[in-house]
Amino acid sequence: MPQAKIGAGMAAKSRKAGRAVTAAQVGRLAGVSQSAVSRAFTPGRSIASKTRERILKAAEQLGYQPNFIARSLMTRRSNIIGLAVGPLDNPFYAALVKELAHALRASGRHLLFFPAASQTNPDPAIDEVLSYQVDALVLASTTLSSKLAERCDGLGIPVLLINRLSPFASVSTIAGQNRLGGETIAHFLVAGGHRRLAFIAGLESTSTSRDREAGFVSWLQANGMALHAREVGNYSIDDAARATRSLLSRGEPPDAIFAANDFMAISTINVIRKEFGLSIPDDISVVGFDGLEDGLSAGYELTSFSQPVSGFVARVITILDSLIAEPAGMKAHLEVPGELIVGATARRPCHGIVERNRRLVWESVGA
Amino acid sequence: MPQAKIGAGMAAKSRKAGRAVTAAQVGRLAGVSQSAVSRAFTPGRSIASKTRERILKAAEQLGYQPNFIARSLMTRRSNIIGLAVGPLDNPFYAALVKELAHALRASGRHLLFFPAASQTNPDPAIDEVLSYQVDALVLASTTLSSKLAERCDGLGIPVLLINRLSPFASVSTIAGQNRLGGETIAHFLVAGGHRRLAFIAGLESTSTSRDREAGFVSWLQANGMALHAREVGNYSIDDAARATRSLLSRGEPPDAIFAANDFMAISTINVIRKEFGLSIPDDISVVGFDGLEDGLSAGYELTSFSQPVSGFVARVITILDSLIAEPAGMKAHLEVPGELIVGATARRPCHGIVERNRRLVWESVGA
DNA sequence: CTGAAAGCGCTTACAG
DNA sequence: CTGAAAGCGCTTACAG
Repeated sequence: MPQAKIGAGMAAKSRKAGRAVTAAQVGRLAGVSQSAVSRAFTPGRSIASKTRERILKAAEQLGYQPNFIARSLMTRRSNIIGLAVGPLDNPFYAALVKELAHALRASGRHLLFFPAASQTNPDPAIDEVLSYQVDALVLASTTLSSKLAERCDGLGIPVLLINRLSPFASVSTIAGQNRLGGETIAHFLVAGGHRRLAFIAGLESTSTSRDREAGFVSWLQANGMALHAREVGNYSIDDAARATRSLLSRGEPPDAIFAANDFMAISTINVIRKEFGLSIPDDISVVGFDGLEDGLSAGYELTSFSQPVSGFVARVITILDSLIAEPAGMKAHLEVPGELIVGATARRPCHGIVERNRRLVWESVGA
Repeated sequence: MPQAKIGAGMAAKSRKAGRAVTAAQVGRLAGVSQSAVSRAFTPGRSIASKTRERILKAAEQLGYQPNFIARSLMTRRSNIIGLAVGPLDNPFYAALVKELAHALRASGRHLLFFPAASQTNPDPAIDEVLSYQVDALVLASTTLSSKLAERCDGLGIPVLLINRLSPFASVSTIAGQNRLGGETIAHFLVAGGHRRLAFIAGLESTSTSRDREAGFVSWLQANGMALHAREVGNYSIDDAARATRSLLSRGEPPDAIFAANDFMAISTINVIRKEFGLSIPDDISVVGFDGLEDGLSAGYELTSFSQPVSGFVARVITILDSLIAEPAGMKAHLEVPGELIVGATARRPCHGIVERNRRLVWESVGA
């Protein structure tokens, strides 16, 4: 029987403020060693169930909670995932962060935020990332410097790029169907009777914008058409607005605009309606990319090629589980399938529109 | 002179993958003790500048980065701030997270994300929060259970509530001018000629919604008027849409709606325009609360009482600095001043509109 | 099944 | 200014 019954009740109150209860204290109260306490809190360790019960009771009494920080020093596993995400004002990334944090709970992991190092450099600061012993680093909409890639690789920290390609072999990637999406949108618009198709690019340096454009343009070319006009919106509200003004001020304005993401598409729509007084989709069609389901953008009923956030999250978890288990394992390059969500901002083709999961989607038939 | 010149160049490559360089290794290379290395990386510690230079060079060579996790075990300071934020789809909170993360960089602190414990319980899980040794806990749009409040207080972990009041004395709070905002909006709408004022509440359990409503209603009463109608939108897009439909389907619909935040106001506007075909502000006015400056909501040009995110962030930093320095210090209850931003969604009064910081704001004169 | 001891990578009095 | 030693709160072989 434990001889340390003395002061059990008052222990919780009498302990110094600012100092958490330790495993040793719990052990003393339960009459066991610190090791036993550790075992009681580690699933799958051999411990007599009676002992464990006693320990758990003592822990409960003292308000003990294992110190993860101390634990990680021995286990070399912090259960912390570093996350660098730039444009949190873009609902796609906001949703990604939220859902990812939820999904990670199942495996007891948490997200540590690394903001951009500076205005000009969207990457997180290297030293900061390395100083916290993150189990993995997820970069969403951020480029990866060779230095950071190399050092993470050297330390066995898995790096996961979302919506970015990487020249580094040591990095896993997850992306939507950027090229296919671009192609599908071109096909959809032409099938809907449009002939003067324009593109508003995102950041020129990003593979997302480049791939979406490549798909869009190559489909047109393969079908004997050419891109009617092109502007750059830098994935920004203001730049997209400027790009739109420029497109509509041309001698021959486009009859359809593909904006490289929903965030810009909404800005484009606002300008078209308010500054030019045109009607969508009667006068001009607008298609975006992301397929945001709810939130503020829902009111726009955008026609858009989707990148389901849940698909990204599921793949992040998959990769994390496998890479953390086997850091030297194969790097994965996964694709998240999307589809063309038929909203109210683009004229529709006569054929190919079906309902799926309560949304209208377009099934292109043949090239 | 250091005798450990051997293998300096290859050290970075030959070290085991998955194992970071330690202070001891750096010390060996620089020919000093581990303590000296520690001092070299701690600003303000006494160390000969030559020694420090040598150490820094060795560290650079090996790619050494102090392990913050290990450090925190001794310093009892993790430089990690726990953050629980519910509705990241609400741009106000998304902006808050982003700007807060940036502001914390200056003091070398980082945000660790704690998602809601479950669908029904918006609070973060207590054990998770306590297991990471966070220096402080910021709760944005999340209630605080008495258990969590009590334990954080016992452990000397400062708790900071954003946009929530708390019955617990041990907690600091930061909030916008909810009551004043409600009053100002009522005054503004009446001055603009409206007579049938309706309110769409947020979550009934929140002090933000209650205070905004209290201000709104009390101003009306003080001026011999009464609230025309009231619905609940629960700070949700869908519920706000339902609330709007209900308001507009009344025998005598309102001529102005105050939605308890911008997020709902936008949903309200969408329903009014699209489902009822009414014109804003000619047929009906809509006012929100938050004063979101950019992002997706910018296109709506909402009339709204502002809660500047920068004001919240600055106060979080202030409180954190003082509380972390002196955990037992006074709890603060700060208010972030806002103003009525005059947008395009509500008919304007003839008087009192001035330009400030490139935005039109309304200066109410007298009650 | 259980405990004593060593160790994770750091910081911090304490001597020198 | 510098180093040896103890310690932060845990986990993990190693004996028993």
